[in-house]
Amino acid sequence: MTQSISTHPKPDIAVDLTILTVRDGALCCVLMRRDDAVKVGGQWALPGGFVRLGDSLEDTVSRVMEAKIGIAPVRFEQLASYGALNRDPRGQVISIVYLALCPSGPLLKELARKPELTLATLHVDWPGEQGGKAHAYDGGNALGLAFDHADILGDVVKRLRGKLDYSPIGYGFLPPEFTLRDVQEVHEAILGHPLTKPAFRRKLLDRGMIEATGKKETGGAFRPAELYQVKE
Amino acid sequence: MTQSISTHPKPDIAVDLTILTVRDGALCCVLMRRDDAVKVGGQWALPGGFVRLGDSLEDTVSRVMEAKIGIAPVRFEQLASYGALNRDPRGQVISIVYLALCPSGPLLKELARKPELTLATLHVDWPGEQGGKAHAYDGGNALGLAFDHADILGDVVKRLRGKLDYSPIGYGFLPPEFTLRDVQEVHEAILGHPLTKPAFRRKLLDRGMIEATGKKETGGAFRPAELYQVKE
DNA sequence: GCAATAGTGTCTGTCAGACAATATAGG
DNA sequence: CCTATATTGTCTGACAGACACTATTGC
Repeated sequence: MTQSISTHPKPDIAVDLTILTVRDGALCCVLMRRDDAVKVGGQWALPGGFVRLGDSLEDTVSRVMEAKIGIAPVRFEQLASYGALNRDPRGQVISIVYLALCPSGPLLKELARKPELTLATLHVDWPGEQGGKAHAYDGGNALGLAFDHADILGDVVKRLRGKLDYSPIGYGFLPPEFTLRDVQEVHEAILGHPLTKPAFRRKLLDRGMIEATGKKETGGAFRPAELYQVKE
Repeated sequence: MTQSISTHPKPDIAVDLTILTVRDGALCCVLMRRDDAVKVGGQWALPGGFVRLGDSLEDTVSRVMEAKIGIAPVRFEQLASYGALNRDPRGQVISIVYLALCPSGPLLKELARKPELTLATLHVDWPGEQGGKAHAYDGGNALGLAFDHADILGDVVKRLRGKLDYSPIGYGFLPPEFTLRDVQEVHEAILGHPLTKPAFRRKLLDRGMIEATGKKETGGAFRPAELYQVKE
């Protein structure tokens, strides 16, 4: 039987999702419009939900993903927990934030059907891994973020930048087969600055995480690039 | 007024502390003997406590630190949250784990007064940042760890190894003034392999995070080393 | 052949590891 | 002077960035 140990009043515990993709060379995140903007400090927020007794954290991630976005769970990883007392004006909520990495194709298709969701472009003021808040834009318009979600999205960008070099995290934004240019676009979107092609190619191949498929991309007007895939 | 939003039954939320130090060239962690070893799967566990309504995560860290160890809060940082359904056989508990970094001197003094606490040496099977469980020893004896605390301690070592190079995390184990050899000992303990002195010196000074004080260590039989401190 | 992009070769500066040499304290 | 440690100097190999070059495709 699933039960809790303590019977004292306790804070609520929630999972918030940063569903990320790279669209047109820009890092983007799914945000949800809220009706209670005045109460929670902004009109847009990360999709999330309470952790119920009997559900693990990963169960909750899957449930929120299916219920609010309507797509099957993708690769996700835990970012951090946020527990400041005043972060939610309605009461004490501890949020455990997850990153979910998606190729933009299937995600855009699903978002077109959900008017309450938008895919916001993320921008940060700071270089490298210094850290700070992030800002969300839709077209040219800044979106007001609820709770501490601007801080959370800043931490997301910081984490992505930090792990990009030595982990396969960048491939989460790509379909199973991709060109090296695709990977470079993802890295440039996350890092926020351009990279030189030959150095990037070599670094990527030296890491040994990807391998050539032998196939080539189709549909381009010029020389087609080779398709690669993540090993194993 | 501090309150919770949802009134449904919910999991317990706890904070667990990995209070770390480097003693005699080995990475060590404070563990607490448990009377309910049969129930929770092992005799030794990380000190921890439930997050109460009205306390932030940091408040809870400070409270647990004071109550169970008896020393003032030191530099700590969040590691991750653990929420598997069966991690605590008594009920569903989500633990948010923090690292607390201490110089060994004051910590050893305090531990001498608390028979229920021990300072266990940590060992891992895996090289670099591969990850996996950690094992705890007291003298030559392996200690049985409760809950998922062996996994947590493995993640702790992985995190320390990952952040050692580009963050001031190593200095948390040292008093305000220290020699470069002291820093090297800390790094060797965390990484689990020896380093070459001249390269280590230069890397450290090039990072620009520490500065010479002009003072020299005393009490040694041979040439005294210069004392350094963290900038700012 | 032309345009545009894919992919390669080469140079160079930075930096970490290895090792040797010098400096300085107590005895 | 001797010992043991601190500190500095030099060499070298790995590697990332910059840039120029070659290759391949559609038109």
